[in-house]
Amino acid sequence: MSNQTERRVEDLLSRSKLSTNDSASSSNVSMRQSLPSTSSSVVEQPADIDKEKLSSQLRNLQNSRKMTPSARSMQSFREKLPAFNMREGFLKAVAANQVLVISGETGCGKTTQLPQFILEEEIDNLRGADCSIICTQPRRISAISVATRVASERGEELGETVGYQIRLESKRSAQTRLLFCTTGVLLRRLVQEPDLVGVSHLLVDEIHERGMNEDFLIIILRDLLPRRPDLRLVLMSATINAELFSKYFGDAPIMHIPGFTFPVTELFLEDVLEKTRYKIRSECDSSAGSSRKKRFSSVKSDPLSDLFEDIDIDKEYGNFSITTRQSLEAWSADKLDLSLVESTIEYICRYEAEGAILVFLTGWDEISKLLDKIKGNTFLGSSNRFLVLPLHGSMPTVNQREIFDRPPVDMRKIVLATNIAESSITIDDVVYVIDCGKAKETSYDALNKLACLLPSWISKASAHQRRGRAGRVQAGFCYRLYPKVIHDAMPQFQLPEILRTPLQELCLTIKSLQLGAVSSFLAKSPQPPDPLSVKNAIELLKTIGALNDMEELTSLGRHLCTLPLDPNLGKMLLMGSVFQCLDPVLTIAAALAYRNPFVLPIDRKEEADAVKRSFAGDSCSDHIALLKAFVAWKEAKCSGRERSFCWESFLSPMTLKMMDDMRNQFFDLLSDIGFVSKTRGVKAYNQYGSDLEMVCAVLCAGLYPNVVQCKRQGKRTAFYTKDVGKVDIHPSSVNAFVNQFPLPYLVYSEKVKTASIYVRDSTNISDYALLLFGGSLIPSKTGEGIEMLGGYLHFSAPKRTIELIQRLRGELDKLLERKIEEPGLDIFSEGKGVVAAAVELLHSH
DNA sequence: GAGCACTGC
Repeated sequence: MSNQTERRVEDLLSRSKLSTNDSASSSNVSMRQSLPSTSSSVVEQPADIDKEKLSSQLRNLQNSRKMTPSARSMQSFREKLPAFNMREGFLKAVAANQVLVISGETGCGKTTQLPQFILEEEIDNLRGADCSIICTQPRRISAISVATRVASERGEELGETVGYQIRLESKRSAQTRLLFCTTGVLLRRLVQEPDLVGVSHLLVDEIHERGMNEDFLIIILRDLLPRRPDLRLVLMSATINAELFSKYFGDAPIMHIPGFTFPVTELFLEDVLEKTRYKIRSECDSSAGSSRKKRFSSVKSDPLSDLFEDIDIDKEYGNFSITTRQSLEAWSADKLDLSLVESTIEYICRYEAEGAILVFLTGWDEISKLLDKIKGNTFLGSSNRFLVLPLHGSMPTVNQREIFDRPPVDMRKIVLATNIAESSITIDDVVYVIDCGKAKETSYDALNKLACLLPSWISKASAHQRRGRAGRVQAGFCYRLYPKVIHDAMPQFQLPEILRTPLQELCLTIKSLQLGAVSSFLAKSPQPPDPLSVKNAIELLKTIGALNDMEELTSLGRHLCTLPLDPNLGKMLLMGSVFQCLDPVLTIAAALAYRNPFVLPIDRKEEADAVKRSFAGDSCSDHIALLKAFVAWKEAKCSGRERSFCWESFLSPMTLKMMDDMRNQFFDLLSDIGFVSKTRGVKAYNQYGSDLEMVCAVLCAGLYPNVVQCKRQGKRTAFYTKDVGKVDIHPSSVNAFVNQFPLPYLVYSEKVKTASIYVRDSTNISDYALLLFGGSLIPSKTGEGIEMLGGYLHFSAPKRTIELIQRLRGELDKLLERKIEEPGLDIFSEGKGVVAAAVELLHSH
C-alpha cells in the first residue's frame, strides 16, 4: 500500500462518525420480525361471505357446465382413462384415511383426474366454499400444463376454480379451489404458515423421483399430520417405490392404478448386434487369449461394468452368432461406442417403419460428436430425408418448435438428447428409443466438500422411463446399447437427491421453520443424508455468519431465510444493498441462482466464447461478463433488437427474461425485510454500481469461502483451494487459458469434479477485497501478518498497514452489523467515511 | 492446456 493511500484511508476513517460511536453497534436493539408482508400465496376469503350460498353457487355452476357439448366429449375422454374406474374407491379411501399412497404408471391419468375427483366431490356435497385442494408438481411446466388441462376438462377458464402458481407466475383467484403449484412454492408457503391453515387436501405428485423438495416436504408433512387431523394427504408415485412411502407413513394404504401406454419391444446390446450385424472393434490392441478384464484393468471401472467383464461370453451367449460374441468380447462398458449408435440409427432408418428416433446420450460432447458422424455418414448425411436435432438444456435448440413438430412426410426426425427428454421434454411422435444406459449424475463427496458430475449407469426406473418414451402414440421399440445382464444388475432407483447434494440451503430452511436440531430433523428422512454432509453445511452457515457457534440463527441468518436463494447468494444481495451496488448484484445473483444465460451452440462455439470474452473485457470475471451481457440485452430490448442481439450474442432470451423477473422479486423481498425502500427504487442503492472494484468486493463477500489462490509457476499460473488443493479453471470460463492474472485471488460460484476439478465461474480479486470483505481476520501465530480461512490464506504487510486494515475491517463489520440489526437505518450516510475508505483501498492495488 | 446432466423457491 502506498503512503498516499494509507494517509487517505486514515483520514477518511477518522472523519467517519461511526468509528467514534461504539455503543450503537452493541446496543440491544429489538429485532425486527422479518416476516414478509406479501401474502400472495394465501387465498383471501371475503370475511363475511355466506359460505352456504357460495357452495351452492359452485355446485350449480359445476352442474350446468357438465351439460355443454364440449364438456360431454371431455367426459367421454375422461371415462376412458384407467383412473376413471377407480373414482369411487379413491374417494372412499380419501375419506377414510388421512394418508393415501397412489401408485400408477404414466398414462393412467392420476395427475389430472385424482385432484379433479376430489374437487367435484367436494363441490357436489356442498363443501365447495370450504375446500382448498393443492397438488404439487416438481416442475414449472407440468404445474401449468396440468392446470390448463384440468380447467379445460371442467369447461372453465384457467384461474377460476382451477389455477396454478409457480415462481413469479400465477393464474388463480379467490374462487380457486384446486391449485397446482411447484413443490418449491408450497415449501415457501410453509415458511409463513407452518400448519397450512385452510388447506383441506394436499396431493404430492411424482414423489418417486425423490427430489430434494419432495423428500423435505414429506418429512414436514409427517410431523404436521397429527396437528391437522382434518388435512388429507395423497402421495402419488410410480409403482416402483410406493411401498417405501406407505411404510414411512405408518403403513398407509396403497391404491394401484394401472397405466396405459402402447407396448414397447425391447432389445438389448446382444439383440441389437445380432440384428444389425454391427461389428464392435476393440479400442486397444488385445493380444489373442488375454482376458477382457486384463485389457480394461487400466481404466477405473464401476461394479456394473466389472460384472460384465467377468462373464464368459462364449458360455453365456452360446446361442448368438460368432460375430455377436466377438463384438461382445470387444465391447467396453466404460466408453460409449458412437459408431454403434450411428449404425443402430442407420439400421432403423434403412429397415424399420417410419417414426421419430430419440437417442439418449450423456452430454454435450457426445451429442456433438454423434452429430458430426451422422453428417459424414453416406446414407444418413447425404439426403434431406433425415432431420437430426440436438437437444440439450444449454443448446439454443431447446425451445425450438421443430423438436415437437411432426416433420414433413418422407422425413424422419432423429433427436439426440440428454436426460432432458426423460421427463422434462416430451416428444410425442417418438417410436424408436436408443438408450446408451448412462447419464451424468451429481453426487456429493462430503469428505472433500466437493460436488461431482460424472457419467454413471442409470437405474431400472430411468431405463423404464426412457423405454416408455417410445410408446406414446403407437407401439414402439427400445434399443438398449448395453447387455441385459447389466440392466438386470442396475439399481432399482437413483439415490434420492438429498443424498447427492450440498445441504446448506436446506439446513437454513430447517432452522427457519423451527423444526428442531438440523441433524435430528434430517434423521427422520426416509433416507437420511450422511452426517458429514450435514456437518459441512452447518459449518458453512457458521462461516458466512448465518448461524452462531450454538447453531442458532443469527440476525443475518434470519434475513437469509426470507430470500429464496442459496445462503451465499442471499448474503451477496444484502451486501450489494448495503454497499450501494445493488443493480449489478441483483443481476449476478439472479444468473447464479437460476441458470447461465449463455447458450452453447454446437457449431459456433468459438464465436460464442469470443462474444463472452468481449463482454468480460479485461475484468477477468465471468460474473462481470454476465452482468455486461444482461445490461446489453436490456439496451437491445429497449431499442427493439432483442431477437437479433440474443442470436448474435449467444444468449437465451428466456433465461434473461427470467433473470429480470427474479431481480424484481429480490428487490421486493429486500424491501419486505427493510433493507431497501421500494418507492426509492434500485437506483437509490447504486452509488457504486459502476465501480467494478466495489462490485467484485461484494462478489467476494457473497462467494466467500469459495476462494482460489493463484500461484505463478514459470509462465503459467496454478490454482489452489483449501479443500481439494489443485483445481483448474473450466475451459468455458473467460479466465481459462489466462496465463497471468493481475490480482492474486479468484472467487468462484461453483466447483465441480468432472474430468478434473473445475472452477466454473470465477472473478479475479485483490487481497484488499478479501481482507475487507472475506472471512474474519486472525492475527498470525508467528506474529507477522494476518490469516484467513483457518490459516490457509496468509497476508503479510508492514505492521502499520496491517493495523490500518484491521481497523477499517472492524469499522466495516460494525457498519454491517448495525445495518443487519436495523435494516431500516440509513447508516450509509453515517458510514460514508468508512465506505469511502474501503473504496479508496480497493482502488489502490 | 481443452469441456458444459437436470430441476426448483
